[in-house]
Amino acid sequence: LKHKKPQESKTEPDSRPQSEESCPICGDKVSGYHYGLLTCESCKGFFKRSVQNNKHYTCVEQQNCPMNLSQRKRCPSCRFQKCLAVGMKREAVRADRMRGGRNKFGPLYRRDRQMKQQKLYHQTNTATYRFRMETHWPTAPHDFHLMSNHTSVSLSSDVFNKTHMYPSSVGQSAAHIPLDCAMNEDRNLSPPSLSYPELYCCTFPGSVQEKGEMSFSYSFATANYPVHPTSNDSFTPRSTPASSPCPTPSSSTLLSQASTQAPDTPSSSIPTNNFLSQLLEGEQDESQLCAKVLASLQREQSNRGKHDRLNTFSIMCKMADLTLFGLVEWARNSTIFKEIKVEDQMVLLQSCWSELLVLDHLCRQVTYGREGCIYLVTGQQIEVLTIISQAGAALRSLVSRTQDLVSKLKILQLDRHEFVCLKYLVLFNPDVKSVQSRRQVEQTQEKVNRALMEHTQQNHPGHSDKFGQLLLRLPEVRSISLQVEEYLYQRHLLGDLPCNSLLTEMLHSKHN
DNA sequence: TCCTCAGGGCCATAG
DNA sequence: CTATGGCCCTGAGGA
Repeated sequence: LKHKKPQESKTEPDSRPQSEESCPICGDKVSGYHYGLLTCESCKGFFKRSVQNNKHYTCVEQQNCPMNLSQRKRCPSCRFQKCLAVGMKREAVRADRMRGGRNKFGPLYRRDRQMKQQKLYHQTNTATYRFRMETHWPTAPHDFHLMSNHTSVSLSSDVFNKTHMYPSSVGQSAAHIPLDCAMNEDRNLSPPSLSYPELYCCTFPGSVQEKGEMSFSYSFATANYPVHPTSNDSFTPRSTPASSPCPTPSSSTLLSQASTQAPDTPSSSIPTNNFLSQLLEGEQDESQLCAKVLASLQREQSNRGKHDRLNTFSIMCKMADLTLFGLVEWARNSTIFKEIKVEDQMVLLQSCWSELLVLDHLCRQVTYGREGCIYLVTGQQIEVLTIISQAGAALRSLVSRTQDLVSKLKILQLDRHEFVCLKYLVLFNPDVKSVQSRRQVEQTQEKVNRALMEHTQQNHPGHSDKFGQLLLRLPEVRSISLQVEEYLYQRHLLGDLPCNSLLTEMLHSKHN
């Protein structure tokens, strides 16, 4: 082996930051940028051989084989598909086989690196989970900043146009929603017919907004949110009568509500098992949420003309927006969340909204999702492969990563209690900048953390490390949520997002 | 001019 | 036998 240096002479200091990251294809250690993004050495070699030798693989399974360090060799077909899905570029493999030099992606790699650095800087300044178990942050979105012209086309196009959507057995009423996928490409959205202005009726005086830090003017006016006539309060958490939303909310009532909210009876005085049931009390009923979203979408579509129908991406945004609204409501009605200052409530929600959305999505997939399908809040399902094959690189990567996480959570058999705890752990993040009652937030997070630990130990004694395994999933949730924000922001810049939505407001609050 | 680092080649090893 | 993956060589472009 003439090229190989003797083992002892190897200088082995490789402490480059990227070596900490994991390969988006198989999770192995990243060795550098290869064919468009950071990957491991083996996936680099695999991709190179596949392209150079013009390989055509066939999957003997369902084309959704698990891809990790130990199983990556099993199915070259799925491996190659995943390489493409996360954004590896065939054109980066040289036809002339010339060695050395730099390729045309040089500037993109540089930009990607800068973005990562910025993210890292931001993350170290707003370090997230106090119980941090990870020593590094997960890979930032790779392909997103590496979009070449041809991929940005797919970004701006309606990737769901040809997606097969069909109602599931769970959400039967979904069949009535005009979600045909050949909807016109309506990028120039008219203001939403959802009566959002009503939701903007009040702001928070003296809030951070006045300092010009954000524009979180979204009122928490549940009662004004347009819902199906028969399910007017379906969005109100069922078992929180004491904390039912104020019908005509004003900033003053909101503030007084918060300030008079049991300051002398902190949640720490509640026994843990009661505490856990208390956390579970505010959970939304999935069928009610489903009905509400369907009703809202149906109304939206019926208000539009034949040629003015929302395209599928816009529908997805609406779904996300309504879900997000529900999550904000969930937090607002939570007894322990009401114990903290309104200003803190706002910054916490602003900081974690996308993580809550991702967690919510994950829970839905674990609970209802079929193998190889994405289960929507409306009860409809979309085949993952259809999306993977038709979406742009950014969305493909997002879907792929999210589905990987879904698989992991399914294996862990995440239950409802654990899911609620994860939501609260994400919500009560004492490391969010400008949180005033840091100690209080920290204590609540610790309490939730303890409740989760005790629950997993009591209910899953056979699975001794379930608690640790669950916490280890949170950095990936965080990472995916950042990627979601980036993706949405890019589409927002393309004019694809409805402007008067909570989603857009939340996006703006961060990007400002 | 030197250094960096991504693409290509080599080859021990696994299956 | 072929595929894999770790290691090294190469050389354009940047400092």
